[in-house]
Amino acid sequence: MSTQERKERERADRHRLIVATARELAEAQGWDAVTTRRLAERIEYSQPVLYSHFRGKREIIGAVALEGAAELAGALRAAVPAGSDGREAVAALARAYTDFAARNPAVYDAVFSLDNGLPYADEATPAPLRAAFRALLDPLAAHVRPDEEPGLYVETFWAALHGLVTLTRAGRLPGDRVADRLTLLVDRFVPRR
Amino acid sequence: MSTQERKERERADRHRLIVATARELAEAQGWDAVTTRRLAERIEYSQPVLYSHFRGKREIIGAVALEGAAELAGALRAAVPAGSDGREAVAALARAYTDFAARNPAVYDAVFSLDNGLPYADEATPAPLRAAFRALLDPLAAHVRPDEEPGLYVETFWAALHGLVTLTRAGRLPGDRVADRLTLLVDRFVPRR
DNA sequence: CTCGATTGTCTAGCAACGCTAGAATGAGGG
DNA sequence: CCCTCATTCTAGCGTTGCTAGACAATCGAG
Repeated sequence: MSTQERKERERADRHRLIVATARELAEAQGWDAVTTRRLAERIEYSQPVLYSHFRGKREIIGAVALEGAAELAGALRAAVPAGSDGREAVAALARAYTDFAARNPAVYDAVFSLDNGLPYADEATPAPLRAAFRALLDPLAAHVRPDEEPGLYVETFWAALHGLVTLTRAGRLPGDRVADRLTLLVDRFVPRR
Repeated sequence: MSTQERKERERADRHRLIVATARELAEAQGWDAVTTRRLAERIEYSQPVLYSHFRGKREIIGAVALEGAAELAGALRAAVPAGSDGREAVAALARAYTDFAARNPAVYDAVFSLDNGLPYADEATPAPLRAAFRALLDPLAAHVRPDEEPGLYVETFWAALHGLVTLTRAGRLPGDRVADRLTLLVDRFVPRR
């Protein structure tokens, strides 16, 4: 059944096309501009086709989020030399995190701010999300104090990064001095001795 | 001109009614449920009346945000005994902040997450927003290290609180252990000696 | 090779959204 | 008492996410 296979392949291609187009559109004009009509027009199909691939807009955001989480995990891993976990490693990690957010604001929002329907902090949490968390945890684990739990420590550090990212991008924090706040944060979580 | 005064008073009353109703509706059913139609129905006027008080929905959110910021500032002040700035004061401050966010999620979003049209980190920043920031700064100022700038220090601490609040409420962080993360954060920013 | 059945896709439409133009209403001053 | 003018409403525009039902293309059976 070759025609069956061809159809499945074409369908998978179109699936990827939808996700990629949604991402491009979101990154170029923000998620508000990602309407089912515009998206359908860009992929040169009618709206209902979208609903044969995804339950709705939320699930499209979820697909972009999964892709983004995998990339974020990769970027974090790449920023930290394997096995290193000194202060410099944490600083590089933090920089890589905020850089990713700055370079892919729409994707970042899909992963961490928008309603994407994905389960977090749950046994059903998808692998890419776990991978991103692990990429944060590994270089940080060495700096947990004996009286602290590694999970809570990483979560708190992550929350701080997330707060800096979102407040800065929402205009609640001035855009200059971003690097200085990051240094301060790392100093507090990984004291220089 | 007594009738003139009466009209102005009635208009101001209605203004407050709109803001209060928007807030109630947002707190009860989320900001998505605050539509101009529903809001108009609740205040027992037609939609266009809303636009004679506010430029649009964004400005209504802004009005709720200003009210909320003033309340947040009050709650933070009330949580910290006057003049105290020890570790306990900071812990109480952090608890008061997250408590406010938990008890008034919609208002919190209006102030810190939604597009409300207000200027932040700007010379035009409205007084209530400044007041809230000051209420955070005062108990923290004593713990800034000589090599750190107070402004950056407070902003970073604030960002961490904000990150914890938003990630928790968006389901990205498990809801239990909130207090433990807060303790960990305070420990890092105000070391027990 | 043709014909019914099954996929696949599209057109058209629903209810709800933020927002507004212009008609209708009602109170105040002459 | 009536006319004026500010206030309020009705009705509607263009947009949104999503879907029902019509249509077309493809496939397997006879």
